Amino acid sequence: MSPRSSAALRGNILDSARRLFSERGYEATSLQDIASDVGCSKASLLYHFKNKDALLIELLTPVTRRLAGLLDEVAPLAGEALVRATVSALVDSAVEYRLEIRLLFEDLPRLPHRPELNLVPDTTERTLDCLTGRSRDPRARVAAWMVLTGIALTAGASADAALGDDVSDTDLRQGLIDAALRALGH
Amino acid sequence: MSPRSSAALRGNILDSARRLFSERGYEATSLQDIASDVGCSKASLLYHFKNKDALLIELLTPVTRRLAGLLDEVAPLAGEALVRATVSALVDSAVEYRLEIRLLFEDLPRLPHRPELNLVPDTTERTLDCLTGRSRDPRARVAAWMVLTGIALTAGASADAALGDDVSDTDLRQGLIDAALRALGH
DNA sequence: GTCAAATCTGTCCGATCGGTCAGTTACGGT
DNA sequence: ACCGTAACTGACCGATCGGACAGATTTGAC
Repeated sequence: MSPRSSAALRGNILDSARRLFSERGYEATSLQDIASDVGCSKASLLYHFKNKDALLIELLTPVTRRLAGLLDEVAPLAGEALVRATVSALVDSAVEYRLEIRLLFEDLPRLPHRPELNLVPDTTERTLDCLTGRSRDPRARVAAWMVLTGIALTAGASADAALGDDVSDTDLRQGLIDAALRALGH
Repeated sequence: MSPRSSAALRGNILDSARRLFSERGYEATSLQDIASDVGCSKASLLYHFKNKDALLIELLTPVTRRLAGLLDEVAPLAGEALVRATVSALVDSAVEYRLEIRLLFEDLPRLPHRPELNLVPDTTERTLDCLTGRSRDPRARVAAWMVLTGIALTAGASADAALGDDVSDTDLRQGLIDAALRALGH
């Protein structure tokens, strides 16, 4: 067998897992699917990652850290400045981490409780607060939820061209920011 | 065994399947899960529905018909009237069919091709057209996609109280309509 | 009551799931 | 050349998957 460097194979596994998880869903993707895609054995895959969950967690950690950092950055702001900064940073994160965002919003909530990723619901709650400008009005929260999920899913959908391949990243980014700010009343 | 009427059991199976599919995802829900929830055997379940796919299709047919009908109703309209009517009807459908909408937008696109449900992508495309007021501008399409997925996911999330249980259906409905219209520039 | 049809279930099937493990191969330091 | 260790794999495990099927049970028409 052609031996690659350990780090390279690890990276290839993560790339395949990210793509397949995002396309078919976490539960619907088997370890064998990933191994076949990467060109190694399932046992080799489990040599680099102790189980399937570890693979998912390693994929999601960067984006959850980024989202948490985002919240810290906008924390001192208030009013319209808060909303604008949150939307802008959120869209940037969503476009950069399209595939992972999809896992975060579509797969994770439907998985049986994962104690290692409990930061997510709290992050979601704090993000909603920022999007409403710290309002507690129910309809403002509904609007914020629509914006949040809409951004996440639209960025995710753009990955597999469901949106149409004529949409550039610039249009995606600016279209999302503008629509989100309008939806939130700015 | 306590024999219920055939129609009643069929209905109970559909109810359980709708709830479990929506909560855990279609692939992650087994026929045994549904049978246990309903209180019958897996074999009995397969007596009423020829396979797992048939269950999903029967759950989705009403909402896809409704969405198709919605499009026919607004077809003669144009401009702002078109957008307003589409958003209003879309939100109503999403709130009424919360659970099914979730399957439609989260599970179906990630399933291997289902020829029986090919009407869906076309319906999505036509809905996007209505939401943009028949515009082909890429950023308008992005906004429409954000609104469409946002409405679907927000209505779906409200089913398992992820949004917070203090949001009434009225707030949900009106909050979605207002936010969507603002996002679309009205 | 009788009997055919409808309803229901226990049991089995092959496939695949995530995961383990013993053993093989290749690599780097000495 | 040698050897410890890291990298890798085939074979296997118990569990569970969607589904098939023969037979038991219940029902309704007569």
